Amino acid sequence: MQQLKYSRQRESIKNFLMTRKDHPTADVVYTNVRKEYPNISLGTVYRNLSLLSERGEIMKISTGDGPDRFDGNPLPHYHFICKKCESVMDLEMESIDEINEKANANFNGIVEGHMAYFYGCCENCKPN
Amino acid sequence: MQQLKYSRQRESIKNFLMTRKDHPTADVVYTNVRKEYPNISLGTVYRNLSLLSERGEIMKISTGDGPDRFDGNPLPHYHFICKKCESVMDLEMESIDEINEKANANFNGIVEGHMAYFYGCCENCKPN
DNA sequence: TTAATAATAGTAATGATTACTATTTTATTA
DNA sequence: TAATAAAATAGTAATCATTACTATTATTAA
Repeated sequence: MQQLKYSRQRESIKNFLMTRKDHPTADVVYTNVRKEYPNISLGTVYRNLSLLSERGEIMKISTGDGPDRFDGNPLPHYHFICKKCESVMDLEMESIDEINEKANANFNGIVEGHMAYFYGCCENCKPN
Repeated sequence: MQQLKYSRQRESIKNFLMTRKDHPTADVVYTNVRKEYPNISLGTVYRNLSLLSERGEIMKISTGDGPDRFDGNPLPHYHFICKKCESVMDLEMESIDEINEKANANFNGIVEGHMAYFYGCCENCKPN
């Protein structure tokens, strides 16, 4: 890995992400960081989001539908995606790491981990 | 949902998918179905793959990295993605549906299901 | 058989993301 | 502090996967 140099733009991107609980897309990060750095380019946003998630400082969430989203909290946790409003939110739940062992049981390779998210209907979209 | 009309192209796409265990991309489906229908267009392949997966006849696999893949077997099962060779393979494992309850436990919305895949090193890429 | 409508081929457009490059910032060292 | 090296940037172009558009063709129902 090449050595890292400080950049104000990267710091601003990370700070912005940490203020948000809604896991914004790169584009939303871009429009917001532009308030502080009007000349920042979308490429810089993407490059830094990739860089930060590779280094484990933020988390990238691929929903399999629509653009990637980013979470300023890199600690392991799961996400819920509402099928109606498409919002993405954090779940507080006990560990499900035992599913790795289940996956490994009849498998000849090596299962190192998993990717998972949950979907359904969020509180706001729920009919009363 | 609008009414469905038979098409030879759709049948060929589905037949091709059922002969494969490697979960090909739309592009791979395209190049193969073209052997039978040289004039088929990529748009037709995409449209039918979407249509078939919406109707539950095939399964769409979003890897969050690279193009989507398709599985001719629509019955619920999980996939493993090799981080080295990027191949996608089926896993035979016991149910992990209990994770839905775990996700629901402290959640105010309604968890209807989950999406999950496993990753690591496949048998072929494993150092001996 | 005709009429309706769904599906197609071919092409253009879109959206998200990455690549390129000349310039500017940051960090190191004389 | 000034000079240098290296990394990051802005701005733009390019790429990739996928979807949209439209005139024509195929399928199905009457």
